Amino acid sequence: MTNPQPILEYIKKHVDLTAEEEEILLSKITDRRYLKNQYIVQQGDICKTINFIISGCTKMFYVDEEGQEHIIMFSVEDWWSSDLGSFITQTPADFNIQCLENTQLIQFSYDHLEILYKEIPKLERLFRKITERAFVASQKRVVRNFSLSAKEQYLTFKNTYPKIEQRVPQYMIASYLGITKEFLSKIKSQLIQDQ
Amino acid sequence: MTNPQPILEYIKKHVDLTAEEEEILLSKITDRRYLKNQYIVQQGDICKTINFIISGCTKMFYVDEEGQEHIIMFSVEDWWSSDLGSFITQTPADFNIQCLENTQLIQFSYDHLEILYKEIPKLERLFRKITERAFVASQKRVVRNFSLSAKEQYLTFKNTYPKIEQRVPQYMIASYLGITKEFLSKIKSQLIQDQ
DNA sequence: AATAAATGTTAATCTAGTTTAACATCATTT
DNA sequence: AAATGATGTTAAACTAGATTAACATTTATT
Repeated sequence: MTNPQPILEYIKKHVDLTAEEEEILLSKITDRRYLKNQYIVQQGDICKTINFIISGCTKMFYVDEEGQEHIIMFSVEDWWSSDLGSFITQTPADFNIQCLENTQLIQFSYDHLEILYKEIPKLERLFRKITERAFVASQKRVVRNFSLSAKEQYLTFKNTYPKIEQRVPQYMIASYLGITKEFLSKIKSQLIQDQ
Repeated sequence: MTNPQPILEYIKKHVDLTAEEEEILLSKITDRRYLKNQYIVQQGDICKTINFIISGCTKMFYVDEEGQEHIIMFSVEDWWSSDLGSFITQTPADFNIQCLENTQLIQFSYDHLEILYKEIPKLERLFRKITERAFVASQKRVVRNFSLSAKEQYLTFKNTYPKIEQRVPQYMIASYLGITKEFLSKIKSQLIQDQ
């Protein structure tokens, strides 16, 4: 393990760990580096790990029957990045996760996480809270899809994730928003004219 | 408590409870009946309970600035029905939950649930799993919004929740799908002609 | 520096779904 | 049984966003 500090800090913000528990935890996680464009999970594979990003950036996306790519989420430092549906049921993934930059991860494998839940039960609480927040975020996204125009959704994205906008090409942001790159381009030129 | 059996059965499907734990649990939950059209939570209130439906049917929705109602989910027997975002943060709710039929609930109040987590830690695991599944369902809904036409979304809804379709007026299904009632009507008449 | 590959823009045409408005049917109350 | 309110249908006119296609700019590679 080269650099477990960020994950320990993240976890300690939510639960207190004894020195012994910390040691158990470190023995069950893996440090992993991926290069830009490498896949962490591929559609159809079983997602074997939950991934915490130490540095870098990923996109989670799926490819529809027409070969069209749809981005579900971006993840950066201190975020999680997994196909949770595949992970919790250990069935084939609906999504791909690919690195947009060189990326360093901490990985919790399915089996090791089950052991950790047994040995450090308060981790159940941690992951319950993480999942609760993820659920709420996803539900908010459903709401945005419902009630905001593409322009409003773009502005919301810009405000909510200003750093991601600068790290990611515009056509991927369009894909995340569920619009075409041409239409996002039009929205941006409208916004420039408006002001 | 008139009828705690369904919630006990539900919980016991996921975790084993000792007789003592069962008693603690029962002492911390509340049985509550609502009439058709009554609100369980209102937008702006703090959602004080997580609700498990024994019988009946609810809709969760919000009203946008134009006064337009948008249904986020329906819930029926053996499902949960809460504004989880408001509940976990104990801040004002984004959503209303209203009964579409006379509805009987088991309610877990925020404070009682925290006590239950302390006294029966394995409930953390249960609620972690419940939330994981809710998250995956919500993410699937985002995907459907992205890649399916209104007609395909309607057919998916019909297949996934055949019972709900029969219990709920069509204009509410249109709202759930994010389309107008007029357009759903058109889709239905197209489907009849197609076959 | 030259070329190729990736990313971004503009504009014309098209379409899925909205809006409006009038009417039809069904259920509930008196 | 009549009347009221809730739910559902049809059709014409409209709009947000998609599609297509050609071109512009930036970045990476030789």
